[in-house]
Amino acid sequence: MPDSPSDFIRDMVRADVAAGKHGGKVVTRFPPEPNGHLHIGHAKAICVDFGVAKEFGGRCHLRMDDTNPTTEDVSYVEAIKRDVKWLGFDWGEHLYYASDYFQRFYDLAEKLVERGRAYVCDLPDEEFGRSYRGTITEAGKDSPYRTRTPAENLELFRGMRDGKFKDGEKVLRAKIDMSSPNMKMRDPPLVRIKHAHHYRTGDSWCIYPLYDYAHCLEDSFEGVTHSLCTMEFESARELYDWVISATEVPHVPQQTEFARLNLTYTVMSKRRLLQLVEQKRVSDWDDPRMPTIAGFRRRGYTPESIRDFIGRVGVAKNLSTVDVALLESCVRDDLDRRSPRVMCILKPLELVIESFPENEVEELEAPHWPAGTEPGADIAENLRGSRKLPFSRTLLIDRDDFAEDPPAGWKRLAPGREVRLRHGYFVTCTRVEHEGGQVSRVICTHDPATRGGIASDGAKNVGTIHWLSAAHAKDVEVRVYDRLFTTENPGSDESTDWLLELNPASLTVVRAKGEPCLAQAEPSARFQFERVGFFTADPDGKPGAPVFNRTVALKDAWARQTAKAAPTKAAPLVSQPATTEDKKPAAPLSPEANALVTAHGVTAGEARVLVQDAVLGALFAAAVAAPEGEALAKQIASVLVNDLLGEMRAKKIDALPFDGKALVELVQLGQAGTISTKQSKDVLAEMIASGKPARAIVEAKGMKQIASADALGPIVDQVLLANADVVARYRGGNVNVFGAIVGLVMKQTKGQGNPKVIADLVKEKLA
RNA sequence: UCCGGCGUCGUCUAAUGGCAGGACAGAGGAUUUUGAUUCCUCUUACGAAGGUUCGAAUCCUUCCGUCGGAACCA
Repeated sequence: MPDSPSDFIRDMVRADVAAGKHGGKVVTRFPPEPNGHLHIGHAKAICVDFGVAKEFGGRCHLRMDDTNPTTEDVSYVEAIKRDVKWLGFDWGEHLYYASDYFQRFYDLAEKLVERGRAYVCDLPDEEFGRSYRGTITEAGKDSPYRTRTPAENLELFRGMRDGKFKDGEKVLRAKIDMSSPNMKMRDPPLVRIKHAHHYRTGDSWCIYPLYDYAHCLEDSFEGVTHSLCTMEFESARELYDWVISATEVPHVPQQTEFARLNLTYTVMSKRRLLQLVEQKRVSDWDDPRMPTIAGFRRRGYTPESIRDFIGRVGVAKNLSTVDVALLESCVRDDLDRRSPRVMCILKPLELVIESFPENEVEELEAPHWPAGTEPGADIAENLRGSRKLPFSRTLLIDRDDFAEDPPAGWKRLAPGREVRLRHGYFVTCTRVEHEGGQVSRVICTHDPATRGGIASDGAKNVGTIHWLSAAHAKDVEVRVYDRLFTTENPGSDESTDWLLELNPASLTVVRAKGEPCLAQAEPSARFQFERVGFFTADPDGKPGAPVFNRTVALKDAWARQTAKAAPTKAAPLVSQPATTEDKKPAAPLSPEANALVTAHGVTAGEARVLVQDAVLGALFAAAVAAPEGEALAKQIASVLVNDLLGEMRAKKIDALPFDGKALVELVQLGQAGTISTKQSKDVLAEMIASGKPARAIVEAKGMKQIASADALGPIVDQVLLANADVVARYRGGNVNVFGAIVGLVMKQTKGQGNPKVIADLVKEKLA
């Protein structure tokens, strides 16, 4: 079993399950809007949603988030279902539609109205935005309709439902806070009027809920425990929680955000993908150059390779653009194991073997699979073993495998040079014929002793090229796909048209020649064209007239080497702009903070926090006022700011169960040497959790500090002996492991050793 | 500019105060009837400055950068 992935989401879910949250159950959902095709970015969400559910024994729902009738269609529903299935995920019985909940959304909205948590607003959209919402820096003001009574609102809301108003004439708003720093909380619309036909509910509704109102309720209705979405919904989370709480629905789901996937050399936004299709820059949504699931499928990608890719990308919150080379590496890796090898000539050049009889045809045995590779169950019968290759006097080779004037390092054919024809014979070029200024025919002799490609004299360092018998080769159409864009981040420069960054050579159609077995290839059959790349049969092909898409090229060390030898661009001579980090000076300390610095000798940074944070400030004041507090003011401030603040943030708490006197006691224990600074942090955490006094905690846990070198010495010796490898690394010059050695001793003493004494001992013993 | 998020090799991602690890990309080499595959070796990173600590990528402060948020879209 591959090692199961670990990331911040899985860590959170694991902790929730362990804590018995939701009875230890895990329910996730993948909620696309059926208004477009799924792309590789969705594949990440699908893998995360379904993957997390599966790993924790839960389930994942497929939910069509179809709350906007004007954009959605059943054809998208079908495409989405097919794509999710193809990726290898199964929602079982759990296919849901937001549109099935319209009545429930409505009923809960009536309840909000009755409770005075929502109101009907008559302000037109633009006017609300212009005159009431405010800006990011200024608070908004209340809508004049905000004070309508629940009864009045109820009647109007029912009127909305009954079609008494036109689109945009009225809207149901949440009554929250027009001065919230989070714009999402400034009385957001919950339900709008739309006289439009819905692809599922027809004309039964003329009001439709908005995302922020509907989505959290959908999650709640379905018992979703972990609602995983992308980062742009982060500021919507506050509203998500508001709706759940205001509607008083019994099940409370939790939203968590992660970064969406971006890929180099491609665009991912629905808007841009649509533009590519509509402007016929690509053939359709499933054009093999599109980053859609359908595009990757047609290109010949396997679902396994895409899942592997998503796994390797990982899940985090960083904005990221993954190198498409990683995806290509994943698909090569997968295809290498599952593709039969065949020969196909993309740029045919005639090769005549003078020494071979005119009308003779020989059959040579050639395995479809490299040694050690077994064909999978899905491989056609005729491709499972080996095939007979016809060999005759007139062959075809690839133009790229012949050079009249070969560069240094050339291992292919050239005048006077010998190469191996794969599975065939060694041939030597004797002369060349030209036509119209270019090579038209290569004349060779063959070595009959090398039949099957086996070197007669054990010669190893001979290049190998692929070939076909001219008379037996079949016509095949090959579509060579390359990256759709020439730039790593198309559209990142707003000042230019992103369409200008399209790669004009993203598709090259080649009339190629292939082995006989290719003529009958079933659509979606996959091959490796040896020395060229991985290809898949396209549905456009017909029996006898096959079409192949290049999924991905083989790695090509020779091409890389030659590209490097001939630099394409002159190095830019622009000098690096000086990195003058013009620094804004830190804001000056407030008078209150200054007073703390002069009165108690705390640092400026600490004073700043104590002034700014009311809870900590009050605690500090109480502590220094307590008996013996003033003498310890500096230490108290340090504990408060450097330890307590971080602890409170991590645990998301804003009130403390102990007072200033308790804090003084903790600091005193540290000053007296009863406990170490490390232990002091543990005690502090315990004080936050239980509110017990420091001394009681210390006694209950039997904490003490071992500071005597006599007691610590033997332990240090033992650790040094047991970790000879670490010690060796320290002696080798890695000073960083010093801390690790101290840590190991600390662990031995169960945290009771005095780290300073230990550090001195270690230093002394390793000197 | 307000609120929020995020800053680790070229790229993506680990580390839960104690040896900055992995993958891809790149470089070099071995094997090879695919200049492929496979195998080995190597280069390269904690945004900056302060503070707390025996010890900081990790805790605190300030600054810098970057992304998201002011749709009757999702």
